[in-house]
Amino acid sequence: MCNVNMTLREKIFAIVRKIPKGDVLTYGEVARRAGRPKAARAVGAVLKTNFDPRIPCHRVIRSDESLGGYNRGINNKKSILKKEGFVPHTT
DNA sequence: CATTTGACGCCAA
DNA sequence: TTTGGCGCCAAAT
Repeated sequence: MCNVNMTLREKIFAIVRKIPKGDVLTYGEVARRAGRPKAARAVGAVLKTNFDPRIPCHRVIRSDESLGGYNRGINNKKSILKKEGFVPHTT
């Protein structure tokens, strides 16, 4: 695979872009798939700079099930996830 | 080029 | 269980 010359940022975009509808990943999970399990913060930093609607960055949440943040409006992220069918911790 | 900031995650108290 | 602090990484200043 050509991932060897891919920078973490591109890997993150590739991974987040593959997240199927209705499913969500945590920042730590994305970082882990990118090859940097401790780069959870970096994932947020990269997603924050991403303004491409082709990247469903709204499907990336915190490990605590918290939504985290969203460069298009946290409220919008919440609505989208709800629409996608994501359910935060079903007691 | 050096320092600070922040869409995080995990451990200790 | 909740709060505080440390470590890690990329982007912004």
